[in-house]
This record gives sequence, C-alpha cells and structure tokens, in this order.
Amino acid sequence: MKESAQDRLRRYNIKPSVQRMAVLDYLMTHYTHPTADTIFNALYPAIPTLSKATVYNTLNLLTEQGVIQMITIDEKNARFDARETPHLHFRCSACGEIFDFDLPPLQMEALKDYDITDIQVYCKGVCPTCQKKENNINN
Amino acid sequence: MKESAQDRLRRYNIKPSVQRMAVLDYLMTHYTHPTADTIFNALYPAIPTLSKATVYNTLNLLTEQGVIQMITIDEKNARFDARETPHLHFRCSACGEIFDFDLPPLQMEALKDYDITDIQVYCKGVCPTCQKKENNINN
DNA sequence: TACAAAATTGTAATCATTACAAATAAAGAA
DNA sequence: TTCTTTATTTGTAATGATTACAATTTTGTA
Repeated sequence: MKESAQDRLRRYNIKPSVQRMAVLDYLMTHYTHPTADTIFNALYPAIPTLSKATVYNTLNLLTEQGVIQMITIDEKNARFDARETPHLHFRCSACGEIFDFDLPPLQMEALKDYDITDIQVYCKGVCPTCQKKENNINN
Repeated sequence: MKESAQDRLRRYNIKPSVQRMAVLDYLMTHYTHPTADTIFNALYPAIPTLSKATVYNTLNLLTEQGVIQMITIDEKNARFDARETPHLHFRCSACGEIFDFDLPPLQMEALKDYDITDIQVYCKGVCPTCQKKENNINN
C-alpha cells in the first residue's frame, strides 16, 4: 500500500496544509516531471484561491527538505520529481519528453570524503520513437 | 601538446572568429565552470567592442555543436565546461564551488536503443573543507 | 476569545536569457 | 579592386520564470 502525501509530509516533519498536500500529491500521482506552472494549472480548478507563489514556496520547501527533487535537465524551467530512489533522466531532444531509468549505485572512491545529499544523472539524445520518425522523414 | 581553441573550432567546422576563439580559449584555460557573465567580464578588457549577446550566441552555438557542455547544476545561471571526457560534477552547498571527478563509464542495458549525445552527472552536498568548517563552528 | 506564529496570497520587482533589427566583417564573383 | 551576398556581431528592448515582500488568512495555544 502506497504512502500518502500527508504521511510523507509528516515523515519529514512538515505541516500538511491543504496546499502542500495538493502539490505533493500531484507529484506522487504524476511522474511526468511537471513545471511549477503545470502544477499550478492542474490544482487551480480544485483550489481556486491557490496562488502561484504558494506553489513555488512549497516546491522550494520540499526540495530543501529532500522530500522531492528539482530537475534542471531542461534549461528553460525547473521540473520536479517525487521519486525517492536515485534514478537517471533521459530527455529526448526531439519530443522533449523526460524518461526515467533505474540507476546502478555509483560508488566512487574519489568521493568518499564528500557528504553527498543528492545525485542526479542526466542523459540527452533521441528516444527510439523519435529515431524512427526521423528515419521516415529522411527516406 | 594541447589543442588550441582555433584548432578545436576547425575540428567542428566552426569559423574561428576572434570572438569565438576568445570565448572557447577562456573555457579551455579556465576549468572553473564560469557563467556567461563571468566570461564576458573576463574578455571585455581585451575586446572592448565585445557584446554580451555575442557571448551568449557563441556559448549556445558551441553547446549545440557539442564543442562544450552547458552545466545546469546551479539553478540560477547556466555554467559552461570545455572538458571533452564525461565527468561528474560535485557542487558544494556551502561554498558553491563545483568540483570535477572522472566518471566510470555507465553502460546501461535499458538505454541501448536511445541515441545518447550527452551525459551529465551532478552530485550535491558538502565538500570536505566545508565539513571541517561546519564542525569548528559547532564546537 | 485573544494573541502569537506560521502559512498563504497578490503583485511588483528581478535578472538571466533571448529576440531582433541595424551595423560590421568576411567571402566570392567578375 | 569593386560589387554583391552571406555570416557575424552588436546594442537594446522584450521575455518570462522565479523571487521578494507586505498584507491577509489560518492555525495553535492559552
């Protein structure tokens, strides 16, 4: 049985306000790496008093506390991800979609004295679907 | 003997204008992950007619052509890196410095059908020097 | 109910980056 | 060379995501 957004906030000692639960719940049910704007637009109908500032405040708080990750693979907007296990992001330069992949643990002797709080691996290139499309265009 | 900025531009079939050589040469002699602004300020005295727009144009061109890498580990500004071998970036949350580490090749069966053009690995945390400082403050 | 602290809101400001049109430089042809 | 075309650079205005901040609302507690 999956942990709820409320429980996850409690686990990090963050007061589960309506707005915080809504933002985190959206991320925990949409593993689409949304932007702050996307999250705001999705929640606004259900919470018409919601402010975009609150969405930004909440995302920053959750990121600082390590509840979620801020992804900077897209230079235009920050994206957010509620997955808790280290994983790899692949961003297709053709369609823009961001794919998740499990990541083998990277143990590096050279980093042993560094206190690592966050690991992010970004790959960029073309996904198989877009490769096929490109081939069709060129034939 | 090291390759010059001019030769590297030629290798990528990019016309080696004075401005492009200056930007790339700066990156090839300063592995400090500078921002566009830092590069502009460093080059401006020697090239007083240089425009910041040219620095941005050049950095974008070099990034698109794969001559350099754009690093987004710092959410505020893009940073740039002329290293050609895949490597890992560690950003200290205390002092802000970005350290380079060699990266073991990451071969992942799950990605075999993806056409990967760029791999970036970001680690965040506290470097040994800042860890010591933090301990001293707490004692 | 009253008070203090925390959270949310709306809006203005910030600031890195981009857009764009004008100016300049480079390349090619005759 | 001189003319013509193309590529590059420049200065400045615009963009747009994010932040700052003061006012308002909500929450917790006595």
